[in-house]
Amino acid sequence: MNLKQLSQHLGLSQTTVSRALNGYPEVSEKTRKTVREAARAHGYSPNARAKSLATGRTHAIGHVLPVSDQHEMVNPIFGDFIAGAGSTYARHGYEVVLSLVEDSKIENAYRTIKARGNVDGIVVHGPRMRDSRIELLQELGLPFVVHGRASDIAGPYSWHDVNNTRAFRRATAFLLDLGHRRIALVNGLEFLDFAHRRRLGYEQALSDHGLPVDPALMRSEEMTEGYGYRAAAAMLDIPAPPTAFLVSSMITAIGVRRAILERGLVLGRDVSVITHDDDLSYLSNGQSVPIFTATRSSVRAAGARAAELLMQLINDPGSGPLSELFEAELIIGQSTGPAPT
Amino acid sequence: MNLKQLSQHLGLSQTTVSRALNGYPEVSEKTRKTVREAARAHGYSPNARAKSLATGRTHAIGHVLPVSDQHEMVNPIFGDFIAGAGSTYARHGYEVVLSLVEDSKIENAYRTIKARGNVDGIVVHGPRMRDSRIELLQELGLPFVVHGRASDIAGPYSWHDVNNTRAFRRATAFLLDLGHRRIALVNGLEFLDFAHRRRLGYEQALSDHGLPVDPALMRSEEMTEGYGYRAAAAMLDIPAPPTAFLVSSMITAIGVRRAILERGLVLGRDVSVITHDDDLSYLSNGQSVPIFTATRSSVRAAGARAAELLMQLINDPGSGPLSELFEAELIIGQSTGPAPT
DNA sequence: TTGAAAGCGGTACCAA
DNA sequence: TTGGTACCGCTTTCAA
Repeated sequence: MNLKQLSQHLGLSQTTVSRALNGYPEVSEKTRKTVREAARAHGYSPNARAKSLATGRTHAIGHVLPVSDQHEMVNPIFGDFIAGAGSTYARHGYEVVLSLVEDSKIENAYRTIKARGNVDGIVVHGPRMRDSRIELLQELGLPFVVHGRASDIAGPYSWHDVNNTRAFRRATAFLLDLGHRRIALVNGLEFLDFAHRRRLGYEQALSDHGLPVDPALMRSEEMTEGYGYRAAAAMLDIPAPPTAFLVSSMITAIGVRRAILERGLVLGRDVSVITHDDDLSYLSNGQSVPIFTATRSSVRAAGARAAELLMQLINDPGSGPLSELFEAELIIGQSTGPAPT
Repeated sequence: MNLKQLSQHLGLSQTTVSRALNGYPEVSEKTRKTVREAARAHGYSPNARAKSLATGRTHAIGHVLPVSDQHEMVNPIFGDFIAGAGSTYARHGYEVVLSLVEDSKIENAYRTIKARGNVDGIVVHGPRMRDSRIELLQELGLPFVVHGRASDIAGPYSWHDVNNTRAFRRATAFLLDLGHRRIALVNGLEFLDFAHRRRLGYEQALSDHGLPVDPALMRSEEMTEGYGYRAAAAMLDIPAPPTAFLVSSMITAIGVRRAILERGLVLGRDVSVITHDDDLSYLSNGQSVPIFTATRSSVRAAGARAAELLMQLINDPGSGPLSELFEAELIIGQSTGPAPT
């Protein structure tokens, strides 16, 4: 059932029916009531494509995920982020359009998205340290919010980010307080902005304690299980192996733990492991089980918040740019026992 | 730049330009070349909404995720599934439209999706054991593929599923072979079809070995970390606690491990844990580290395959219904030592 | 308070 | 091989 059929059925014009349904004031209450009831009875909903063609607004938000042929993994937190954003959009009558775009075609992809005109705005995922997408989007005049930040952009733009630097600084400091002196960082790809900031926090904590940064204890790759395993295995086999691992993702931590167990070492006794996720962390005295950010629910909240920022930007372009920095919660148990030597 | 502007710029009709760009044979090669070059030079891409309004095809696929206010978690495998599906769609020029729909409004949501007409087909997520959505979609005539199955549907429909029953039967049998006799099942919500099938496999393996099914060793809830913790804690505190846990999700397994460690028990020595995920499993002799399905990459592959099925269904409606059952890989280490008593 | 008609940006039929 | 035109389903201006 479309508008024409509905209006014929009612003996009214398309115009009147459209106005009645969209809450225009010049329709009599009686007419509006009749129209509303008929619409419900016939299960009428307006054709979204036609509506957007007529209004110029699509009521859709694009989420663009860069994928690369070299490391084509999707960030595991994406599911939670989009869940948070999705429910928020749904409440406001917006839809989500997902685009997985190959890294090399990303520039063209944004131009195409703009030209095809099927979204009102965009959420940029996986920002790089130097990210040309942001300037491109500004140039195109397509409203956008970045999930994360890009370190090389000087001017203002809209973003929503977790304080990765501070989170890793605190986690590293915590391990130092436990007595650890050789702390390994198993990080994600550091051309990704979040991973770069995490390393910064790690290095800051070491400097705060007057400790040198040891490249032999630092790794940076795509966050797979296999990478965690290989990185931890290699570092555990050097003459002075780390007594603690700070791991950027739950999946990678699985590999790290595998390497530890394989060597007959006991998690939380011989080696501490802290993960930046909902995952268990294992501390040196084995008595407590701290959980280190970011939790799944906090990622959902971030998605919801980013969605809100973008919708505001779309509906009131003058209000931008909008940005927010979330402090990740660091949930720490009571354990402060000494580190292994 | 739109079609009208481009055609005026070229001194041709919209018709000819459209035909040249869409590969119609009646255009001279010379004209086609000119048009193509001009289109590229001006960065022209057709407006998706206008195109779909004219053709009746949207080149978009809807993924509908049920969310509920009681348990509003999104299945963690969704990210990988949609990544696999998304790249496949992208290769074929399709887009993904995501809808998060509240459980109670799901029926209406499908009707609305059909009426609004902004997708050519749908992927149904999170099928229930008794799921009215399938019959509704059949009635609406909207092409669809179910990720999973619904046990109560007799007639044929299109689906793509992992063999959950067999996976859990094998895993349970494996634990039984190791000598375990008290094996706990920490399952997801069993009105979800996949969780129901997992329990079936678990029970089958017990029956195969002539063992009774003990309700005291079975739990079924939403797969959070907290649930895993509470379930394992409670079961470990009964007079004859389980010596092994079979856990439905990585997140839940984190909680299970936390409860185990908190009681001073050693994973893989005192208690075995097998997870249905990429996660580590801990076996009784602690010597090996088997990993139990489904891996992230297999979930991606499943998403890709489901996407292919749906696109075929859309482009050749006569070819359905299409269904496929994936056998999950069970990666097992060498360890077959005895279970704790 | 209601309706006629133009237009959003394409496609596709029919005629030339 | 090319162009004119109706049409997809809706909104919105203008007139009644």
